[in-house]
Amino acid sequence: MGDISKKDRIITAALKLFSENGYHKTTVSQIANQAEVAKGTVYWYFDSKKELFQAIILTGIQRLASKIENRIKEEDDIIEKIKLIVMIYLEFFDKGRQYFRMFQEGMLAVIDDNFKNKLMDFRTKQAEFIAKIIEQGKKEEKIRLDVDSKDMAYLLLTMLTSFNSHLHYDNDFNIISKKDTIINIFLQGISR
Amino acid sequence: MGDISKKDRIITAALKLFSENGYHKTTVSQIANQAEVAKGTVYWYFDSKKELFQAIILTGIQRLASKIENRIKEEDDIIEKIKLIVMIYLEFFDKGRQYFRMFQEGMLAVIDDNFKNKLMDFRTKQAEFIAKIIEQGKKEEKIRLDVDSKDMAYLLLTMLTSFNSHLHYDNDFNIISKKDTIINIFLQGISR
Amino acid sequence: MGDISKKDRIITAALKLFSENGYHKTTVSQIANQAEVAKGTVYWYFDSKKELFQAIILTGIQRLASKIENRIKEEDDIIEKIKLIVMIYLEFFDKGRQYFRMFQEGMLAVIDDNFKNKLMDFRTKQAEFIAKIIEQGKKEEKIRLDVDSKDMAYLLLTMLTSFNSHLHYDNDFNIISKKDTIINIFLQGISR
Amino acid sequence: MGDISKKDRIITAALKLFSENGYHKTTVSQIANQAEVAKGTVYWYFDSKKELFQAIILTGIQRLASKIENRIKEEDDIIEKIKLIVMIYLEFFDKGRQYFRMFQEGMLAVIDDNFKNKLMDFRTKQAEFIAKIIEQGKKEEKIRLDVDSKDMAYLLLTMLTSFNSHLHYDNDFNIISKKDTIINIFLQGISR
DNA sequence: CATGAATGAGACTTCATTCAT
DNA sequence: CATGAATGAAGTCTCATTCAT
Repeated sequence: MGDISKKDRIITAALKLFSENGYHKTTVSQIANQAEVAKGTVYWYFDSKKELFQAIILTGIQRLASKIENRIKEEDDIIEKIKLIVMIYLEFFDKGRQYFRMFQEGMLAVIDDNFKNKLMDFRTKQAEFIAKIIEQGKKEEKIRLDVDSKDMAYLLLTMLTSFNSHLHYDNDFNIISKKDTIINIFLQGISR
Repeated sequence: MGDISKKDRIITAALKLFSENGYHKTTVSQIANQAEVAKGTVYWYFDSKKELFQAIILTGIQRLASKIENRIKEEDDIIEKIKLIVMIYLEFFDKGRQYFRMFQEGMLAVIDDNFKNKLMDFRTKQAEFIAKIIEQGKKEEKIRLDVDSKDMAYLLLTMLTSFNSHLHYDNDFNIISKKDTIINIFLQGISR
Repeated sequence: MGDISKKDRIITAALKLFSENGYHKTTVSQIANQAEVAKGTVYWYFDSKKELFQAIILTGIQRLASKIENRIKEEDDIIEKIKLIVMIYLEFFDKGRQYFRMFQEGMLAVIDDNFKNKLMDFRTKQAEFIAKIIEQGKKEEKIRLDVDSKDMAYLLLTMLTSFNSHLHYDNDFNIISKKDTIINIFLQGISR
Repeated sequence: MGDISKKDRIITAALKLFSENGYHKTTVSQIANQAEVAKGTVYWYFDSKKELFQAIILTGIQRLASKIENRIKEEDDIIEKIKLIVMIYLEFFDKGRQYFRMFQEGMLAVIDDNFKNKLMDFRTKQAEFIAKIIEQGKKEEKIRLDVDSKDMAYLLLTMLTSFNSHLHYDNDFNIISKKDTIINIFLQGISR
């Protein structure tokens, strides 16, 4: 049938509810309701609430990663590449505000070694990806040489992933509207 | 007696447990146990688990604020003042790693309008405090004039408060050891 | 299976315990125990202890109502109809002594607008039902005309529903054994 | 001092709160607050919440009894005496609506053999008191002889004490406004 | 695959009562 | 007499998870 699979309906429902109300305030019943499946069905596709949550996080992160890699190819200039990364992250956070809100709240409840490793893997790959770009920038003499590329990459990544933190509590601080200031300051900071 | 008051014992115990295990995994029974008081005693001093949590957050924030204001007075040079702010924040996060871990996880469960307002008040005051310093830096021609002081202040504040976010999940990324890089990049970014 | 449904077992258990020990002294655990179901099962069928109580009251009231309406049809004589109503009520109270004991004790804890309305509806319908009979009695010149039918109906209803009040505290006063006296006095009072 | 004694303040506060919110919803803390004494003070004057409640009930009942006995003396005519009793009861209930609401709700929580006996004593005395009046009415040939005086007395008493039951749940049924109907029906019923 | 009734451990909270001061 | 901090038993309710159908 042209029906959306029940598994997909569950994921969509869970994403909506987790991000609106957080991991702890969301119950499996609510998810099942919203997805219009029986509670047991949720457990057919996912071993536990925790695993469902982890799956959603991982999916989101992978989407972000591939979006960045695809769009970055189309740009040649190193500085523009960095601008692009910053923008994609910021946009992603802005659109996925709720998405990352849930990330922070649920993490502690959900984390285990296996999941931690997956996150670290992703992070490491992202950092290496950015570090290569910065390295290239150094070769092109557009970025100053006195800072370690990997350090810079991690710093940028940390800044970006963490910027989102306060979006939730601080509605007045609109990151997107300030994105030029952010890019401006960061770039001036790393440029020769 | 030289005894520590029971209220203090409760706060200490709660801080320890909340920060080690998060808001949701910590039970009021555990707190009472750890503090060596009866469960009811917790409720004599705090109306609810939520209120206890809020009280701890607020106390921590206020301590940070007064530490900054006191130490900043002793420094004259504008650039050094900014460096100091960055350092105090980073040190605070590093020492209070657990402290802020609990902050993020518990927030969603605990937030209400009253509490939100208190947090906003704190943030606004901090931003104004930093903005004044930057303004002074502009007068002294040490900081570029083309960016709004308040924007810059908020940006710095957001960067700082949010940097802490990933400390928890990313044990390899030691912020303190990178603090010079951070300060360096930020300052080059905002200097003329 | 010939099994009684768990919901019914819960209701039966609750009725027994509420009426024996009152609303407040009865715990949900006791009810679950008595019904031989898990505590959670009680909450699967009823949202709260309060709602379970309300359901039981309402069920009882409805049974009384339909019993009266069915039996009254079989009787033609107006005076006999009234006698019958009085008797059914008194019998109901006597058999359901405990039933109404619980009614009084739990009421204050359980009452809310919605529930109040349901009770009022029932009462209004009963009064109208009785008023019609009295009205008919007037036409047949068996009942005196100088008292309002509805007033009389309400008075009878109030007398009847409230007679039960003191059964609990006054074991010596056996209503059933006095029912002829009661009917006698009431009827002679309202007869021409 | 011209001060009202603390004991009296406690009783007044308890009466107010018990009758407004019922026995179970009233806490000892609330009573202490309302009376402006410390919680411990309540326990200096009363061994328990239960005993405080019993004391209040007993006081109220005694007041009703003496009011009736005093006023009845002033009336000579037997029929008028009975009317008076009915009226005093109904008025008492009407004024003390809340008072008796609390009576019903708290009773089950508070009853013990000792207390039960005290209530029975009161009831017996009241019944005997009324029975004597009826007996006198028989002698004066104003009341029919075919019903036992004590039965009649108990019936009247039960009717009266129980009429109050539904005042609480049925605000539309104003007993006082119907008191003539009640007296009328009762009296005509028992008169020759 | 799918359902949803059933489970039960455990969480938060209340509050009558006590007792050292 | 009076206080109020402290106690802890007990109660209501939630919800992730299971399993017979």
